[in-house]
Amino acid sequence: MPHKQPPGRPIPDIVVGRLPFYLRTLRSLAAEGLEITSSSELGDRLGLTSAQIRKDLSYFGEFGKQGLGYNISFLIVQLRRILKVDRIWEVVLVGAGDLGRAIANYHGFHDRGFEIRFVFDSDPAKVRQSLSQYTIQDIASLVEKVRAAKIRVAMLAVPAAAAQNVSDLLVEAGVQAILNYAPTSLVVPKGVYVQNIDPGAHMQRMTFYLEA
Amino acid sequence: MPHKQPPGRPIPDIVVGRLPFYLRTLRSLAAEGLEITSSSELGDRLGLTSAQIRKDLSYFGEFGKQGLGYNISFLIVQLRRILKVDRIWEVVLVGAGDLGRAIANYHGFHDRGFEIRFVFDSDPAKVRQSLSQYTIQDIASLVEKVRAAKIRVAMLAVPAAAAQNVSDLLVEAGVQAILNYAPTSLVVPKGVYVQNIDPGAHMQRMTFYLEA
DNA sequence: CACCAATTGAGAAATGTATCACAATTGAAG
DNA sequence: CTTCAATTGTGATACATTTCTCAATTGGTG
Repeated sequence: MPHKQPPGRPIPDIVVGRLPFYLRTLRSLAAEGLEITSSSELGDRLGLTSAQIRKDLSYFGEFGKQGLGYNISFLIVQLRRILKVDRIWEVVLVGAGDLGRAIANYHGFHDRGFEIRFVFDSDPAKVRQSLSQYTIQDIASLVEKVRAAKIRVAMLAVPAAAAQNVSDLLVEAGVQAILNYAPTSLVVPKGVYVQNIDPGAHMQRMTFYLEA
Repeated sequence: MPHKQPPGRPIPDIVVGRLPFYLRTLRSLAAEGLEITSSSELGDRLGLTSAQIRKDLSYFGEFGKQGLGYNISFLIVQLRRILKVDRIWEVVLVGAGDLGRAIANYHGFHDRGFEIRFVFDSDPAKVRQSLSQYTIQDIASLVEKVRAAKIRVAMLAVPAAAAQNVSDLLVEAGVQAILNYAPTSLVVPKGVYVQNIDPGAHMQRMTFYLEA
């Protein structure tokens, strides 16, 4: 039973977006000591229907056993491979303000496939200071160092006004994926992926539903 | 020309989710000194089609002028009203670790309709310490204080293992909207809205598209 | 005042996504 | 060895969202 690995059908991006949550939930089930789960158990935990989970997984192969369900550790291996986090990606963090500090101190990324390699800031008062295990480096040296280290993934935690300029530097340095914490839209060339984190937008999305 | 304010059609949630980005972009246009914009200018800035922006706005009323476009400050007022951020919502923040500290020090929420009123933590070493302008309070007093202050919105910045317990407390205290920074799914009763922030999931969504 | 370029709002059509429903399979129980 | 309950994977269907298209409107120009 061959795994349809190089997907014939194009994978909807919305499906890709759910896979990290499947992986997260599976790891939590594994941590609880379970070995087997089912699409309905996953669905219950995630607030999705079992059919959706089965259909999503079916884009990538046949990972379950009829009558039995899914082997948790096997499915974890498959999802890590599919998401390409069966390795560690070196990441550059730009911005050493409060948010950058929280990111640098947060150790939850490693488990998910990411390791911060460099931290940059433009503030001369911060450059050469240490932050967690890192020494903050001058943003003037970003392009050179990031390119030399072949780093392809970045986290952007600078003020909105600086974000586009820094993004341009990252792209120039060869970065292909940017997690943008600044509340502004970035313009990047094709082939560069951006994901935006905007807590304020999430908040406003919720207040819409609250009665006055 | 009456504004269809109490929407006859139900509004798709995905449309609601885009409105905060429209508002954010409009404020940025206003800050640049512009007074008028068009659906295509907004679309260019946001990476969306002009048709989608017009259709989204049309769920709520007729805000533009044919041939001319949209009056920026008028549309800002309308969107703030629609999203119910034409006021300030008091927010409770739970968790005074690195992330909680970054949130408490971040002043960008106020402009978007939110003001932190209380900060809670369960760590006795942190309780009664100050954080930004706040005094960290014991989580044991959360239900009482949040209920008394009639706070309806929360930000949850505690470790994943504690998140569900804290969420239960928030719900008990009458909170109806929770921004969950913990990488775990929360179970809440109907009528309580949750938005999840999971940077690790965004990262994994991007690596899917990177070539090995 | 007639014409024109720009632009909206919205019905219709096209596309995308989620759910349904069920044959096929599995392992367990009798 | 047969039966059964559980569960997958997927084609068909239903539903949701986006895009297309264009009549209507606007303010500016000659």
